[in-house]
Amino acid sequence: MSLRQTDFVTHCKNENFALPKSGVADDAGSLDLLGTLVPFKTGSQFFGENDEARYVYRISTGIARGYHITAEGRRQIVAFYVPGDIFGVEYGKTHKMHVDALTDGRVQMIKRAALSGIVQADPYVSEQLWANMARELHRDHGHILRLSTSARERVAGFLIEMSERLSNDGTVQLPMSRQEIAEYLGLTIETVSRSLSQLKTMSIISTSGARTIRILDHRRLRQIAL
Amino acid sequence: MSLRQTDFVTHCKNENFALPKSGVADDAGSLDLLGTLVPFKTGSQFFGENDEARYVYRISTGIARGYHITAEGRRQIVAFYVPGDIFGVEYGKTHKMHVDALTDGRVQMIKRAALSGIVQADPYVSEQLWANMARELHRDHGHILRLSTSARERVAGFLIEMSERLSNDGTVQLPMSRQEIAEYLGLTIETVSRSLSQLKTMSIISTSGARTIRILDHRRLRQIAL
DNA sequence: CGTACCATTGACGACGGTCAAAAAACGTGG
DNA sequence: CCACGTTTTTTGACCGTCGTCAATGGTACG
Repeated sequence: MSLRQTDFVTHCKNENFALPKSGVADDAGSLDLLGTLVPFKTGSQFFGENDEARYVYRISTGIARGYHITAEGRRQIVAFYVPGDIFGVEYGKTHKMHVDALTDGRVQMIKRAALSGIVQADPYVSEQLWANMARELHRDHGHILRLSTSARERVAGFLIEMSERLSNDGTVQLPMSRQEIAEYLGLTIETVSRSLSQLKTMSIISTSGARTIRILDHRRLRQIAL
Repeated sequence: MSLRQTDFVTHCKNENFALPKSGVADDAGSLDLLGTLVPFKTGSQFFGENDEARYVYRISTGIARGYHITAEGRRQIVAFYVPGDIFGVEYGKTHKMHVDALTDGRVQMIKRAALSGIVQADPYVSEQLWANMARELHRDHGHILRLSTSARERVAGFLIEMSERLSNDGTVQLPMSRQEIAEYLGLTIETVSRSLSQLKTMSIISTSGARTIRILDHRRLRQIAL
């Protein structure tokens, strides 16, 4: 249970996080153009619980995970963030969860204080932000649905979600370990492993190394995931 | 598995859903003043999956439930909405879930088309809406955490959540049946019942009728919920 | 090539789902 | 207000799934 402790701030403290120009997006009205693009490394932390919520983040490249630590010390991953995803929007002064990087990548950082101004100035950006929040809410609901099914259904659903979110062809390069899958699905690594083995036996998937998974039978996998 | 089928629209089709005056909140800048206050009855449906998303709703009085129906026909309740809660914000043209009423009550209905204008005109309202979305996201995370714990922990956590959200003193008047609690917690009614019985045996709660629950030992209940 | 970490497989037990029945709560009409 | 019937909740017995503990096998990296 040793958390990676590299602090994200150490990677980018010399950067200028201010918005380009006057703090308002140009008339292209795209989220792509907002904020500064900051590189990050595997294991670096974007923020932790109770940290002051100064920025909103949008992944440009790479993968991150968002998680909570329970009172007993169990870690529950609530979301994996892939390029295009936004995280760090809060309702209070502080962040309510931890987010750190699973891979190297780059992230847009938008000052929270500037956000309301941007939203007012640009309805299109506002729309995109709203949509993103609603989409995340919907994904969480999918996660909730998945968490009240059997282990095999969860793993099958997980594979489908990952293949949709970060695969081009039928092969998925998982950026996370079995431990992290287990923490996301509310299972143990043994059960995750067993479920994957079952899917292999059924010829629904095949693997080359633990992290490269090929989906052989999308139809049956979807049938199991329900 | 008989869903209540009363259509919300039948209750209010003669109402005027337009915003007061010019569609912009007055300078008090409060969500309370937006939209029309519409009464609803137990079992009436606000909207279903795939319905066109025309309004955003804010509960004034009463309780609602939001849920999904899985491919196999299982119903998963993802949220209970209490006074002050907002629901119906979407990222596409249609709603992604069902919401209907557990009790009689009243709801503010705000035209979706008018929302972006309101948000632009009034930063305070904008702020409130953002905060509400973020809060719901955070509640969903709590739900996700809860769904990967034991049955007794889930039920204990549920009681705490409900007592916080809709109780004044130590007594909780549950607006939902065991079936609905089970669908929320991803358990069966038998397991919910057994868990409640255990808590009674431990003198942590007491009941008078199935829906009136008194929390005798908040400390120990919280300890179990973790 | 060796070592350390990660993943897989096995054995076993506890927790929660299923099926079934009893008990309690609730609504209705006398 | 009480008696009745229906629905909801509780309790019981049994079994399957998943968590736990342990050992083996595989992979990546020095």
